[in-house]
Amino acid sequence: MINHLGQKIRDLREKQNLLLRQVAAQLEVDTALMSKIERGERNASKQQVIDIAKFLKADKGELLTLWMADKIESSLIEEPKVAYEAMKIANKNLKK
Amino acid sequence: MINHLGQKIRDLREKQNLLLRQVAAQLEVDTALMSKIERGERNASKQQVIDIAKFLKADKGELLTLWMADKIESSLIEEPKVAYEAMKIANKNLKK
DNA sequence: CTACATTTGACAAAATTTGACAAGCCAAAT
DNA sequence: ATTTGGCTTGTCAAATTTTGTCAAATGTAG
Repeated sequence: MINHLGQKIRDLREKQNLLLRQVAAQLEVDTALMSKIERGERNASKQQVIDIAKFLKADKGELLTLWMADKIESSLIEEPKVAYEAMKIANKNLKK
Repeated sequence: MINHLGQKIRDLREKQNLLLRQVAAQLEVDTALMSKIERGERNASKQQVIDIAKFLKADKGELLTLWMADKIESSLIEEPKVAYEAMKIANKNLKK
């Protein structure tokens, strides 16, 4: 399963030469948890995403988008056909 | 929030002149719970959806699709733009 | 080897979900 | 006016899932 948000965070963090520990400190969580979030083993809370965006000077909307995409994708646990149809329905209701 | 699956179930049930109690009995759950499922106050489990489809002679794939659409929609809790972008990303990855 | 960063697995605490039960509501029949 | 039948609602305990921490393991560069 793809992990949009985590990969993006890791990217941003490494480009800025920051340690997991440093980001974790900002969120006031354990380094281990931060590691899990980046690798997609755990989900970040919405507030955590916002805090990360701020600390890494990233666009909040963009990170929240990736975060939500991860959520959506994790609910597509069925056969392709069903998932595709379900997306169509959800998408349709979104436009209103 | 829309409740695709529950509405469909209620539709099917009423068209067949069945009581909540009767459907509930098949699933071996309380009538109250069945009522909640139809009104979207509670989620059905995948197995329950399958059992309902069988008992109501409905297409299993169709009900599972609605069930999944409900799931997807319940993860869209953000501002429209974010939700829309997130859907685009999820959809893109679905096609592969 | 040492020092530091990251990952892993096990765990308790916290939060959420699940289904049952009992009481309530409402319309129709008596 | 009361009863009956179907559905809804609120609350509860049990079960399950999620969250974050800790300690140990692994990786990595000097």
